[in-house]
Amino acid sequence: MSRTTRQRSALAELLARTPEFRSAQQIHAMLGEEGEPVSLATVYRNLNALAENGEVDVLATEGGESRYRRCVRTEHHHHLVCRRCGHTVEVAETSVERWAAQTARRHGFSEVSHEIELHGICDTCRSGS
Amino acid sequence: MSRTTRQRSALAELLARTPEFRSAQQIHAMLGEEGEPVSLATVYRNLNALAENGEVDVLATEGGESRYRRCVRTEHHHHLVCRRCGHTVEVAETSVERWAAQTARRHGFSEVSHEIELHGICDTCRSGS
DNA sequence: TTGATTGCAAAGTGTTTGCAACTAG
DNA sequence: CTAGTTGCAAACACTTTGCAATCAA
Repeated sequence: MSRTTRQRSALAELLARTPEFRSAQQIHAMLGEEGEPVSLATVYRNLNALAENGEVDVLATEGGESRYRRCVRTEHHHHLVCRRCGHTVEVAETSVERWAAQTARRHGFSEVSHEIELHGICDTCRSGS
Repeated sequence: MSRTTRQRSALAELLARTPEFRSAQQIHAMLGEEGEPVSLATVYRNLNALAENGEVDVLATEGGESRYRRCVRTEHHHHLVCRRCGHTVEVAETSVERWAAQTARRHGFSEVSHEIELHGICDTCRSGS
């Protein structure tokens, strides 16, 4: 019921080494550049399947676009992104996780997940320009 | 530079008495049913203007659809959203703000802003199904 | 062989935009 | 009067789907 195709392997391989969220379109482009062309429709079909299976996380963006990332079950972390150059630092914090869980419980919510993104201007950009 | 039109008043009035997030399409339909027809384009244009002005909150949903609601709190706050029904609670927390600022500084970032969204299943939905 | 999977192009979303007509101030 | 607004329809961006060709098992 589930076959191993070139397209699927290429997608899985790309996701495996991409820690950040990427849109389906970005993934489609990246695969093409790497000489592993996969049609956009197939990218969508497989990402949706993976998402349903809980193997990738999906994030809705303001632009009405979905972004996908392999599910990192082990260590949860967040991103600190430079507005200007895109430089990204991964930060892990347990106090926030605890706050999120508590807040949710206090309001009667269960199965809580949270997305946090910090944006700023990094050191280099501030001195540089 | 900003005029008071029938359409704008109708929209403002509707938002004023609607506490939950609604999509632009829903708002468009509601206005029509109330005998205050406003074109979809105008609904979008005005909602975007209000959002830019900080008078309504915008929320991106999984379906790639934006939902709007009049801004209740004036202070900075975050959202706790039910994945299933969209029921939303606004939460304010200072500890997180502090954490964000500290973390950013520690990594040499300045002018930091942060976006946080909590997602879960609300009480009603859990008991319901 | 044969049913799952793919690519293509067409169709579907939700949202934005160009433009002529309209209207509040 | 006249610049801000509106409605319409066309344009957009992202995503899904029908279908015939392809390919893993």
